[in-house]
Amino acid sequence: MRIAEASEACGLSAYTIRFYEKSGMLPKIERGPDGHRRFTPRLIEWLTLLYWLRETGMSLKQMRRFTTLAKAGDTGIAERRKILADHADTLKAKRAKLEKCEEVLAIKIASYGPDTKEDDP
Amino acid sequence: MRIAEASEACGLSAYTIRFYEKSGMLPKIERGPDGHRRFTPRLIEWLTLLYWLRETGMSLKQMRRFTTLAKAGDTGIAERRKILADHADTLKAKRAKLEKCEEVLAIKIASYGPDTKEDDP
DNA sequence: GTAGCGGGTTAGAGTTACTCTAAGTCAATG
DNA sequence: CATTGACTTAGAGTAACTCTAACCCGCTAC
Repeated sequence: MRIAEASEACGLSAYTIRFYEKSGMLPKIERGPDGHRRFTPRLIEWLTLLYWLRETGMSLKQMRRFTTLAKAGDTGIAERRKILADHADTLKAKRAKLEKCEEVLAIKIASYGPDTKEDDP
Repeated sequence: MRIAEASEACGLSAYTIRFYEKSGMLPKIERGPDGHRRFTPRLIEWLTLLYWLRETGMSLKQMRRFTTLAKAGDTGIAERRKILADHADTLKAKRAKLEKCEEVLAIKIASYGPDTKEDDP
């Protein structure tokens, strides 16, 4: 699979995939005789997971750590699980924040009401 | 009110408040005779709204537009309401994405299960 | 056979939104 | 009167992309 298809499949742009590789957040990617990257289904799965992690705000540093552990094999599973569990917790907090903001917006929008005049700021 | 208190009250760091002022996203801030900014309750309210907007991912450009409209007074209310309503929509989408990611994480975590061995990446 | 197209490759510059540092001012306190 | 602590500024540094420039390679069309 070539990079355009991989990008399509995982949700990350080709730029980002190359950037992640440079930044050491991907396992070794094999190259064809023409020097082009060859994406396996397994790699696509990995990229897709990274897509979700970054899309929900995980730092590159954390993602790098996560990949390092995965490359190391079974020994890192406990820490990998912890990283994901911690991230799930921050997602819950983020969701709460979004809900809170939706409330704030609803109130603010209502204050501009159908015929109300506001005087911000 | 001085900047440290303002920061405390609105949730934005003092750095960020100064940066927002430089970037034209705040109404004119009065200065004391010592050259220090003086934060009124009205300004704090404004900063707090901006805090919520940026915390939930609104771009500076959009926030700048919003402030500009607010400075212009009543004429901009319709567009301001639209900006907030649109933002509320994107928040709903974001929330859905978070939920989806929480699912993905739950599945991945389960795959590392209490005694399962995985072989990523 | 070579001109051009559509993919890929790299290094490195540009962007966004902060975040921090350096160097300085001023008011109050020991 | 020196130090402390809070503020001021300009500008450097950072994270995470995002894009540009310059290039290579294989293919079809003339």
